[in-house]
Amino acid sequence: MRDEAARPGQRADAHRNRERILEAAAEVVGEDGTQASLRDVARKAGVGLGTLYRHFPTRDALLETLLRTGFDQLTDEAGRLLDADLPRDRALADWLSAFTERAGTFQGLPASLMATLGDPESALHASCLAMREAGGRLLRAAQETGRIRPDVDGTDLFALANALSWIADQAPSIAARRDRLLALLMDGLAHPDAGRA
Amino acid sequence: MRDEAARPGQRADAHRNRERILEAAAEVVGEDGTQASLRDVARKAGVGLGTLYRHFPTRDALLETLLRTGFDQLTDEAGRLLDADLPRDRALADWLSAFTERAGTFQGLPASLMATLGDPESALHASCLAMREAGGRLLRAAQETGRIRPDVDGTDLFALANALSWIADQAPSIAARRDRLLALLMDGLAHPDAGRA
DNA sequence: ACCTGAACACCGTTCAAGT
DNA sequence: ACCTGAACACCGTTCAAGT
Repeated sequence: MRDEAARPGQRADAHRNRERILEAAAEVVGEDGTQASLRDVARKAGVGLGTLYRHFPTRDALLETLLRTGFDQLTDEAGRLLDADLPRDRALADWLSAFTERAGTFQGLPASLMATLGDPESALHASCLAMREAGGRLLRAAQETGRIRPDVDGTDLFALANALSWIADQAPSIAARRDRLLALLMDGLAHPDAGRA
Repeated sequence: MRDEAARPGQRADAHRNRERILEAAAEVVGEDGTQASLRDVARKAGVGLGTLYRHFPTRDALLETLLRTGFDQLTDEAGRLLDADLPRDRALADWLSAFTERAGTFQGLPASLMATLGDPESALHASCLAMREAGGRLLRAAQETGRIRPDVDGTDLFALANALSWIADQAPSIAARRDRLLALLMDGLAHPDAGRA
């Protein structure tokens, strides 16, 4: 599915190894989370440990390739919601729901996202920042309607969204309450003076 | 300060080692968080690794001794606030503030607290549950005044409090916004029909 | 070019040997 | 009764040796 075309000048075996590593990583990270053993990934890929490091010099580089498609979709989704014929606060709530759902796909992902935001050297930094900015634009649009409190910014929003994703991942009993906690968060974001049903 | 009295029948050197381990643990966990290396703790305590395990058979057993005093204070504080001459939602907000402050003392503590809640075998389980119940009682009292929404329970509250503590720990820039995010959380907890200033 | 796996410096946990 | 540290099975990361 991903990166099917070989890179120009890349040897066929190298390209195949790269694909194998990514497939194995999807499995292992899916089971053990973003802190999964890289040795396990190499083993499952049937590849030497050095080969894994050659293709992905850091853990974040591997995660970035694994996650970029999903991140880009979320960034695009924010743009679509911004242009959609939808109440602005509704659009914001929809995006937060999509974000927390995706951030919950891998255990440990919210922590990785927050860590990466503070580390410009991380391979995940750029796409993570793009997501925060996209969410920030949705937030500001909603604030302009007066239905969302003006004293929060994109950093707050991204932090809260990750906090919600994190807590849902800590216990199944909490995961079942995710939507309700998200609604509670939206109420907290609502402007004090805005009328509520 | 802690456990100064020797236990009956305990050898003097054993008691001294236990104290040394706890002092070292306070330092090391303070620096590296709840996932700190136990080897580091033993080294700093000037004690063999087996001695550490003899006194504290699990990581949670060590953390429990390190944290119990603080946990008990929070549980007691909830009782005091329940009896205080204070608006119920004010009392709840005060307790949440105290909780998040303490949960932020050690990096990784919110995750340990949530994990421990789902593991009855953990040495931290009982005192953690007691804290959640104490917070739950404060919550119900506030709900009875009609100023706090009725569709949340102690589990929600504890989860949200830990989520807030967690996110504040992920970046210094977020830690600086903790009080504002707590206020936002309180707004989310407020009853939709309750008048707000 | 690329791959491999040994090597190094760490973990957590257990347990035989000491006092 | 208690303490010690070697032993075992793991990590992440690097790099000499191979093809």
